[in-house]
Amino acid sequence: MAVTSQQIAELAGVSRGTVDRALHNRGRVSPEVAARIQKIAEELGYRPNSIGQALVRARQGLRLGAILQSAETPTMQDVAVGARQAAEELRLSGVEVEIREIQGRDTAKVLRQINELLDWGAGGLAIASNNTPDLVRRIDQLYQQGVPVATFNTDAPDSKRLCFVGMDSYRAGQTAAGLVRQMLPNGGLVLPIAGHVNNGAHYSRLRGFLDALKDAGDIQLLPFQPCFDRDDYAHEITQHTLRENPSLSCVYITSNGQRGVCRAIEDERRKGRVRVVAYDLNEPNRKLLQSGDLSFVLDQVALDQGRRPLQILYHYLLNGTPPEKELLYTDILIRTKYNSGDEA
Amino acid sequence: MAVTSQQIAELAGVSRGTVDRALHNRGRVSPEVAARIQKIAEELGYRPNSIGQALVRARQGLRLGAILQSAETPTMQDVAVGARQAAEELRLSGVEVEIREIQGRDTAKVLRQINELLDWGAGGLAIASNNTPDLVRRIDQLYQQGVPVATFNTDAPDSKRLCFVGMDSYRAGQTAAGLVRQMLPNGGLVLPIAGHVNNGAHYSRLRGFLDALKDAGDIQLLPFQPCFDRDDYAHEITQHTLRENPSLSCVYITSNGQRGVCRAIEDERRKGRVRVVAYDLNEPNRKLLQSGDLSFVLDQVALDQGRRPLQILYHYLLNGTPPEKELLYTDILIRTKYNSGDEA
DNA sequence: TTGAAAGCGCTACCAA
DNA sequence: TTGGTAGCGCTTTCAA
Repeated sequence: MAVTSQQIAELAGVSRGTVDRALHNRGRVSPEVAARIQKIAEELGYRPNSIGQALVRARQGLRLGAILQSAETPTMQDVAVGARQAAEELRLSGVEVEIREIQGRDTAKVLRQINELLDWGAGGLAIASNNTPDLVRRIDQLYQQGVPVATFNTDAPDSKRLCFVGMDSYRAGQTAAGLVRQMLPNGGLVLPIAGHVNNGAHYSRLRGFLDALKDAGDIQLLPFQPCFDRDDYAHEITQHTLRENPSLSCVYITSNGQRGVCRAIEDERRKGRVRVVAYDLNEPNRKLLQSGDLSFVLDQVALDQGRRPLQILYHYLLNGTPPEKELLYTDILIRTKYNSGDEA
Repeated sequence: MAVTSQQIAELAGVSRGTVDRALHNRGRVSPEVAARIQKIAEELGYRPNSIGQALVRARQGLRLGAILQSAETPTMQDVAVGARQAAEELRLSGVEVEIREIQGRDTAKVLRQINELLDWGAGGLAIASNNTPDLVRRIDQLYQQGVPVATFNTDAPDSKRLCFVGMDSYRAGQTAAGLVRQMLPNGGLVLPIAGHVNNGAHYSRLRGFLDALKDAGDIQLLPFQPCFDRDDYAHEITQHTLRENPSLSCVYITSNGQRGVCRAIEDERRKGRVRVVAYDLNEPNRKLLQSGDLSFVLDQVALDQGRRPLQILYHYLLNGTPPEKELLYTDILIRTKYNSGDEA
């Protein structure tokens, strides 16, 4: 059995309470005694038993809240799974976690959930955020109050949030560009499609892509088109482009709409000749990979995005340990027909 | 605060001890009383507090051992990190974990470590195994003794091990083939290189690759060559092949030796024209990706391979929960220049 | 500044 | 078949 605070107390000729105060710098202990205790602890390699700590902590009741927007999407459902995992793990440490799911993106609803979770007693919040002024202001307020906020999946970069856990969209765009270059060593014509022009993540996915292909002289880029996440728009854009440019060899789409793209390619009988690179490994995309309609899908590690923010808040609130970095980027996963099973 | 066994005891008009026995089917409880208790627990949604459980368990002292072979390799070092993570997590549940690292592959050393860990009191073992008869026999013995073994990274399929956590090598080979097809839509000549012919994992990586390219009429496969994990052999094989077959467009190597391959391609001034697909994202391979010598690296989630076996043993020994499947395959990660940073 | 003791929730043991 | 109780290691009162 490892060394306990009791043993240290006996060796130092003091009580456990004194040992506790000395080792955790809680004050109310004479410097000499504290020094003696710390020396003994050091020599014995004392490490507080985390179970004992958890037991006490459960009594104090640290509570954390998580707020998910767009909870209806497959990706956010995966994020939710990660959050529930974290909740389960933290339960072992005496922490309660409450998860709130919001349909769609709605700053007003987020603000309401923040209030509810605060009333419930949350000491920290993980939020799939927006960068909207109202939300940024609220996060800053929370920061003032000493309630740390970690954003995930979507960031609020203008706010005083503790950190962000999510995809590096620019880098993901570069990764997509790398794949396109591998597929088109002799060059070719490429059509980039974005979702909303003002969606920060989609825009970065586009920028990274364009920047990485800039110096690839043999690859020609058509002007990018917004499809507003809609399959019908994407279909029309793709069909029109195919008719205007029969030599098109690749479509890159940063958002939803990939089904419209694939359908247009089939309609024009160009399947297999025109490659498609899309985002997020959900059920529809799995099927499109299997059928060969999509060549590659870039995926984010959704599980981590739900899990890590809560873990980070816990460590921050308990030990004051801040996250290693402000921007914690999750891995960029490349999916093909062969590695998109769900065995992971 | 959540429901406690005490509360249930009061409602049922019995003692906590009785509640405990009833809810965990430990016997020595009359059927009627047990039923009443279970009903109340059900209604109140009782879930035993895992911290309390951990506190008691720490006293009983469940111990788990992990044995790593080839610990000197970068991949196994990552596996070791995962094992240490699990050790840390399990400490919260009152479990002690001891990790033993072995240089190279050596069944005799593994057998010795098994004995040492048993003497130390291990109730379950995670082993980066071989399928050698001696080791298989020992694992079967352990099974008889009630000491479960989970293999990881490398399996002992002939033994009565509880499960295996590692890469699906055949599938990884298929994945590599898929990448090659994307890179060579118009076909081309491909050279497969394996490590040792009798290494099960390397052989499966080869088979999956060959099988997936069988019906790709436009891609031509040269007979595969063994390089015995050596850069010099791989260099010679590649150089020779390049001279004999100037049209070579791709090399697939299932083992170490990738540096030799890349060097040969540079020596023959074919860099950029001949693509290389290799395995395992370690430091040298990261560099080769950055420099464009390698097009793709297939990576296994080494962290999981160290972590999950221990978690599985814990759940198995504690609750009798067996793993979901016997073969727990880790994700197959595709790495390129752009997504091989170490931010994950 | 220090000590003593309570108590977190659970399981194991002993006694009835 | 049951109940009672000790005790895991820690933190946090409350007293001294």
